[in-house]
Amino acid sequence: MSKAKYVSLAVIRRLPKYYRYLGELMNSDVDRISSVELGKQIGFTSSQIRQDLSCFGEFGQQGYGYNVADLYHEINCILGLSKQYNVVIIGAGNIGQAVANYHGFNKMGYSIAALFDKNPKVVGINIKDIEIRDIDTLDEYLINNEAHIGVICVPSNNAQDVCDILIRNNIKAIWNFAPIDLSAPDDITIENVHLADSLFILTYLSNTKLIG
Amino acid sequence: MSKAKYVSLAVIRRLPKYYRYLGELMNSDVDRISSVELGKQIGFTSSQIRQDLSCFGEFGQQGYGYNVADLYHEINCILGLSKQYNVVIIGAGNIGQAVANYHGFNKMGYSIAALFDKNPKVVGINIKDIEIRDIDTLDEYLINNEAHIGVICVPSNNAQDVCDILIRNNIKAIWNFAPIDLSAPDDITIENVHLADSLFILTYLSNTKLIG
DNA sequence: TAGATTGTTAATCGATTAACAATC
DNA sequence: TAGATTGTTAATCGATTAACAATC
Repeated sequence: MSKAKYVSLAVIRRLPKYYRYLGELMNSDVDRISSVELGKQIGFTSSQIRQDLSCFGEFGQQGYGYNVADLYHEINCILGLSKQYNVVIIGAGNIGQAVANYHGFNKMGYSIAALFDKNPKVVGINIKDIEIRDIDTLDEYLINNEAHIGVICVPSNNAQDVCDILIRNNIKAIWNFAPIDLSAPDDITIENVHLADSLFILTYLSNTKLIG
Repeated sequence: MSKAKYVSLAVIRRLPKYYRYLGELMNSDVDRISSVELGKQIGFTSSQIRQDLSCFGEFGQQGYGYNVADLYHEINCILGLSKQYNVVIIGAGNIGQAVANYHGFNKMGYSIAALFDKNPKVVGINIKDIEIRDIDTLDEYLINNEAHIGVICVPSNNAQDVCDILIRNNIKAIWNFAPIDLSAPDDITIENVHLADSLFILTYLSNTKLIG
């Protein structure tokens, strides 16, 4: 980790894919890999892989390639996965519960600290040993507990309100599942998961493939 | 809808966003909008909007702009949302259930035709009036029922097997939630929702914003 | 008509790919 | 050493933005 140079979003969006493939290679007991071979597996050019990695440092060795475990660890650090994050989920419907139940996240240093919902019928129920709290207590909770990531799983019409609460309690990272674009100051990072958009794109592409 | 010209994926991935904003404008009873005004709201340049739309036809009028309802309808047709799609969901865990329960999809012409799971404890249970079927009956189901879209919500290690079943039963559109890249022939469209990737990107971006 | 705004062509910008000297 | 493969510079490709004639 180093090299104080601007890294384009296109590169960053490929990092998780490198991380995933390197993890699979480790599971298959592969020790080393060249950019050509990794490119074949991922479906990128070897140039792109070397270009991408060079944004963050020099991780390879001429004539040898990359050490899989080392590179995996480097990308882990670049992504910031070596740290611990407290996550609060707002909205305990299907998507909120899906995120809360996703085993992988806990293993990777994301700890679900609290779950909130508006519906009195679910408040008090436990999901994965975490009690669902009343959404009206979100503000108070955040005043008393440090949280790093807020996950918005409420309907569109409540999403901006929830976002505002998170922001005023100093949360800088928001993972938004509501089908709306939230407004927030520049220092806040918002990553959207717009499921409907994704389904529409699938629909378009599958229809046009049949023709063209 | 027309213009037999190659449309880049970058353009296509913006279409759902146009569609969403136009829907909101309709709800606000806005009749017409210029590319400049729409650009301000979405956060694109007006050039980009005109350039994008021109891939599909001439939907505006000089000196006037675009009729909101007309353009909304045009994009609806371009995306293919005017048709009906039968959707099968494989994996009735949290994500599978979240997709099944998402109200919007039904309204938009996607009909959840069947749900499958491997776990005997959930087979037979109803989700939204749809019984969860045994995954061993998937092949047979698809032989007897037409399905257009398959949603893969099973763990990574089963995802390729499920994918293969869908493909051999002539499903051309696959919405994949498993954290793996599926292999499939060229005529199959796969749209991935890699939640972990998205969370990693959020993590990276929020960490670097604090510094840079 | 005069003003506004499109659709499109040309210019710019950025991202990807190719090539290769450096070197393990 | 000879072969392999990196990191980086240069060339290419594609996507975005700017400009403007056409025209409602």
